[in-house]
Amino acid sequence: MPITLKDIAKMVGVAESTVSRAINGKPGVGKETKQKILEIAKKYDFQPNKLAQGLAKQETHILALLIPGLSKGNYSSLVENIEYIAEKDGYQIILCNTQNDLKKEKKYLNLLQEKRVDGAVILGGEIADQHIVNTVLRGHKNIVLVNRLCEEILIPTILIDASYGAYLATEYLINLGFENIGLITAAKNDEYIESEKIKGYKKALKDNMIEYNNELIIKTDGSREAGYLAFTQLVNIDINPDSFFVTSDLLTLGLIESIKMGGFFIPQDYPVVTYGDTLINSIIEPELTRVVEPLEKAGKLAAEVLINLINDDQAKEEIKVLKPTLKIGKSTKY
Amino acid sequence: MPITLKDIAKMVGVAESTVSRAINGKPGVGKETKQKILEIAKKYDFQPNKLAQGLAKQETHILALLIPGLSKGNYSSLVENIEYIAEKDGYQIILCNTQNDLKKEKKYLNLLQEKRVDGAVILGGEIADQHIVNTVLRGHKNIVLVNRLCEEILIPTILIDASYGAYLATEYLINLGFENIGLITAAKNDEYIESEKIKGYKKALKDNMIEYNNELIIKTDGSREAGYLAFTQLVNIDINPDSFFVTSDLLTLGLIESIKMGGFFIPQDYPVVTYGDTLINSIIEPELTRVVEPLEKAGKLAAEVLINLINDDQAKEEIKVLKPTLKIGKSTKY
DNA sequence: TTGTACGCGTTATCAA
DNA sequence: TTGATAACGCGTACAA
Repeated sequence: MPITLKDIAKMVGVAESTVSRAINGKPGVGKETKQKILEIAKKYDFQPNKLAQGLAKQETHILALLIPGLSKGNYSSLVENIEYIAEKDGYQIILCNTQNDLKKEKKYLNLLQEKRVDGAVILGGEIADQHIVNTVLRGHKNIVLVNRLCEEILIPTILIDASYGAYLATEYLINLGFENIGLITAAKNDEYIESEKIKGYKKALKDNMIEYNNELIIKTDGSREAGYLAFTQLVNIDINPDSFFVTSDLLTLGLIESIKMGGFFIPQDYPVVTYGDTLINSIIEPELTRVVEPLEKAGKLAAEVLINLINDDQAKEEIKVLKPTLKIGKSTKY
Repeated sequence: MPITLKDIAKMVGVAESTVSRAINGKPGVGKETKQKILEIAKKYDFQPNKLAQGLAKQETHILALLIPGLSKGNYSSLVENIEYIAEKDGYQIILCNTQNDLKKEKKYLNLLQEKRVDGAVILGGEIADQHIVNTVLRGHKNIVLVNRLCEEILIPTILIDASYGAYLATEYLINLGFENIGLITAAKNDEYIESEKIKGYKKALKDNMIEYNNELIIKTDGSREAGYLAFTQLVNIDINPDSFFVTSDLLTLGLIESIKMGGFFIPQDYPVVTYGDTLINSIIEPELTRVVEPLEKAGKLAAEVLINLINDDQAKEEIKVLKPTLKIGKSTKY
């Protein structure tokens, strides 16, 4: 049983309030009494009870981090950076794995209402966000969205512009002289983000006055097998693709196996650009040209915005858009 | 500003304690009053303030999860399962990334003292554990270790028997008729775990009366490059290795590239067994024979043991050892 | 069945 | 510079 303010007060022979002031470095404590108090506090390794502190000050210094899943997706870098910034500013992170489950998301958002957390970061996810809106409407404004769009109401948001990333990739292939760019996307998984990528692809074509051909787009799930099959499908259509832009790592893995299996070479026969700086993308041979998302920055920004929101009632809500970049590898040019 | 017990009490015209009893389903409340109370509570969406609850009941229903890092290593499955079980039992998880930093580990362990958490799971990590011992000695017994050994004092621990895993791998190769098994280990990174694997390797040799040759063991860091180099090194020693057991995924990746680059085939020329069911290991061609660790089980067990420890003062401390299994792929036999 | 009163550990206000 | 006191929101032993 840890020592409390009251204990120290008794030992030194002063009032609890005096001890509190001394420990918190607040003015209004005599030099000698202060010294005595700090001495005893140190001796008995006093640690203020955060629960009581929270109750009195109406704050917990804990943030909720809602995320659809940890092992799948490349969120771990985001999570690490959010935790890093939060810890620096004296905040703890409660990990909330929603598994894209509406009930769980609801339950975790309740942490705000239960006064268990001071704010929440909501990462990705694809569920209807009516209950997010409800939560905000109930007066919990300390919410930041990352890679998730809420249309009903203005919530501070960090967005990584997937459409722009796809544009970069497509434009790069176009500039290399390719016109029939096969697009393989995991649209069946991540509807919003993937549709953004398709937008970027189309825009790049349009801006370069290349006719858009629906046959060149394959919407599938994000699996390796799907990537493998995609190649077979695409080489059997009228207009042969001369290059590929693939929007997920496993898809790319499958595609590349399929290309190699067909006896073709990368980039000589088929240049390939992929999306995301994931582990898989980073180890595929040849080293892939890929769209790199500023995940660390997004994570840090999310934490900063949220903490700012908590501490400053005047903080203005806004949507910040981060741009991906293109990392040139050996899969597009020789 | 959320509604409180007091508010409801006023609205219904009863005492706070009555409301408390009604909400918590405790006996001693008239049917009608109870109904009235629950009605109002629902209407105004009453959620008990967990801070106040915690202060009154001396518990937070929050657990600390100390982990050396998220993106590197394959802890995400462990983390997910711990969170899963915890959530089921009504516990929240505070994510504590120690980055193998003594100061941070200390700071996070303080959460116990601050009464911010009811218990802690400590995952891996390689720092001296004097402060863990100190924490326990201060009366915080609700600590569970996972894949980390504390020798000074008995702490409930979940261990995945890496030595046994290595034994399985080595024995399998031996049974296939191989004797000069090259061992490539990331001993420079993860000293304790890797030395366990070396133990298992040696034991398997001994049990099968195969002479142990020090030259066949390479201790390096866990990088892809190291794996690549390892092959070159090993084929240039007196006793040519006839097969490989590699203890980390990136190492294996490098080794396999090196083998293929040399014009050799797997498994025809060199059978390969790897350790861990990681993403990389699961996508390498040919599909690898590998040691699979029961990570989900370890995670669930850790959460269960900890929660049990919290709720039952009689809970006995013990060390549970989980055994890995061998998953036969196509990299060892044709 | 219901209400009173106190405790949990801290902060903050006001008076001394 | 200090201390007494209330307050934060809830749980609970005891009395009514």
